[in-house]
Amino acid sequence: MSQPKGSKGKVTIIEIADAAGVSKSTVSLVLTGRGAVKPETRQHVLQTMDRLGYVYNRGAANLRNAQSRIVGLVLNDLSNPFFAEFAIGVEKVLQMAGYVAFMANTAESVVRQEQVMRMMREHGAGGIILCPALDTRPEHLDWVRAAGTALLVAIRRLPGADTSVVVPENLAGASRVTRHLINLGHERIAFLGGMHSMVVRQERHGGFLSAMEEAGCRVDPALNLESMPTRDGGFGAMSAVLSLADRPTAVVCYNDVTAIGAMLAAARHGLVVGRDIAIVGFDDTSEARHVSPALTTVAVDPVGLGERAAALLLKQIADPAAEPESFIGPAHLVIRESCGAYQRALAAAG
Amino acid sequence: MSQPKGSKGKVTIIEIADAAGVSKSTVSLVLTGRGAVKPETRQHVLQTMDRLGYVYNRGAANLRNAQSRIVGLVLNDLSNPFFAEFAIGVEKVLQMAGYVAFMANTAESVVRQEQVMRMMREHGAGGIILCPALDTRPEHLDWVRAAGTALLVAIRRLPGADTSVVVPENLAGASRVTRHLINLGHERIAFLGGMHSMVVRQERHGGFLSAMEEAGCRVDPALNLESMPTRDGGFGAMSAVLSLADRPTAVVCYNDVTAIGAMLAAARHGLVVGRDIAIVGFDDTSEARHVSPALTTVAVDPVGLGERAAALLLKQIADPAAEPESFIGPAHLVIRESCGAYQRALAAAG
DNA sequence: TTTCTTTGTTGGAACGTTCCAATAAATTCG
DNA sequence: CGAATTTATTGGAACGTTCCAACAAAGAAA
Repeated sequence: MSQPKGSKGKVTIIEIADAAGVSKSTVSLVLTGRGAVKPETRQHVLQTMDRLGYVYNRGAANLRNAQSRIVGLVLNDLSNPFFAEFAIGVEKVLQMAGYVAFMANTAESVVRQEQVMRMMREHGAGGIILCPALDTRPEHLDWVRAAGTALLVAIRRLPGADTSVVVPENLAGASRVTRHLINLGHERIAFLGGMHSMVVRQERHGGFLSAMEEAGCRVDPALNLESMPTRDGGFGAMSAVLSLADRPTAVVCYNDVTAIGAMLAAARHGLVVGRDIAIVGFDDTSEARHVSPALTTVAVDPVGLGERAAALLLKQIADPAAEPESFIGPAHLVIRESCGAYQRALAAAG
Repeated sequence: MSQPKGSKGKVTIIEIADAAGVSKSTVSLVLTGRGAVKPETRQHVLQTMDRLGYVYNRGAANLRNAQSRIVGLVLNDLSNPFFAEFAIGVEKVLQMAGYVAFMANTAESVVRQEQVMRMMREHGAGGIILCPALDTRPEHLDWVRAAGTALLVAIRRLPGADTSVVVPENLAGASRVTRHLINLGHERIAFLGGMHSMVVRQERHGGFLSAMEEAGCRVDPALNLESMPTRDGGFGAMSAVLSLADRPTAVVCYNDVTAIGAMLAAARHGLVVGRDIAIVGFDDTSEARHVSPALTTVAVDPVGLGERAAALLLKQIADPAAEPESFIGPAHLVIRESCGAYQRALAAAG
């Protein structure tokens, strides 16, 4: 319906003003809704804008009042469904607050990360939610906050950076699921997946260790295997574990993705997961529920974490002077089939 | 290292100029790298910028030359790994061209879609790659192109919108995988998943039909089931199919996600997929390879489609007058285990 | 030497918006 | 009725950048 004006020349507020027979100031008032403007005038201006195909130029507007109502969401690994779910939570809250999230994927590259964060800042993002790439050092982030951009670190805590933080209760969660395996009678338990340089792994492995020690189980260093936190990584690590002379009877995996890889490896070795060996994950992504046998795991509610992260960031944008705040999301055990609890209950009953 | 200047007042090009003892024009030349500036001066200016914690204001710059080097990527469903992989391809190419992709997720909501596209345009995005939400009508997109923003529609073709398009070869792919099942001896084949209003489903189902007809197989309307294109949708539809008196021996699924849901349903009904029933998918997301039994599917190379989409968009940004261009990505059959071809070969050999 | 180019640098005028102070018209108050 | 207030509208000065024309200094060519 709206005929684009001249060749490529953008339609500005002034052309609208001329066409509608008012001043540019009046058009601006209509646009921002701030001052008092006669209803009929407003209507007329709005119609004119529509007729000429006007596009609001936010860059020009931000020149005066730096309120751009966008926030950046920087993700380290979009191919991991966990982060996709996290992103969905973030978007939900931001949208309700009238903000828009612009996402970018760093694919674990710190240089890419710096690039996109700089771009977001240059475009006047009010804040950034960062799921840091693997070797992000806290001092890499100083420049962001220097210019007054709110920053929140999510999922991977960054020791030494005093920003707001939203992470799940990794230690307690891991300890909880390990205890569950111990209660099922397992003693020889492996911890599998993730690289030891990752803070998240350190926390989860710490929880594993504390549960083991508390129960008086021996921790065999040969049963602590690193891998990339991918399905292939889990597959490889599990294969390695299964080639040991003295196999574990249960495996705690770094996250769901590696756990699913591990399950596959176990199946390839002729083991029935949940009967011959127990495998548990961490995160409770939607895959965990759908895989077969269904994965026992620790639910950290990625969507909820995203919502919380967004809410915290908005708070910080509203009051930049406020102290950084942390949120440690609850992690609760979700018992399904892969740990064998179900079969054990059946046997006990029968 | 860089001490942020005064309280919150942003550092501008003029303050840099004053501090460095040059004019703002010189600073601008350093920033854009356009004119000739003495190396020592450039160094000095750069140092000063670093020292004062300068942030480039892209909004102000765009006011003069509308070259923002960002493009928008609008995804309809981030929780589907297919789109995550597509996004990764897009980002790869854009990055190499010095562009940055800002993604947004519409979650199949047209109003959200309009909102984010408007926001992207207001921020001066040079182009937008759109994977349209479900009930997007072509006329919804007129306003985007009116203002000279390049637009490319991906994955879901939008009949009636004359934009560049990047989609996979849905019809041929579906026909190919159906023929494969027929060659394995199947005659009673179901088509399952997706809603009939989806163009992609129409194309894939069309391919299915043509292969069936060509082979002289009867097409039973009772074996054409819609569902949401999710795992749960596939699960439900498959359960429905399995409760029929006259079950199919093979199932072509709308995509991998529904196929995986269908596999799960089959397993729950006590069927061994690949032996008792054949199930095939479409897309070849990384899940297809990892599920057990591995999924026979049609590879459309989402990453490659993303790369192609980005390349085409860049071309269109460079030459806005150019005709819209289409790319139909190849779809080739990937035979794994879920169709039973492997078992059949074994039997023939043994 | 003088003239012509090249190299660096510069002030000022845009760009499209918002805000402020000023004004005109309409309304309320004493 | 005049004064005070409110309502509706307006021109002009920012905002931070880029571009253009101008210019000074230094080399090259005559």
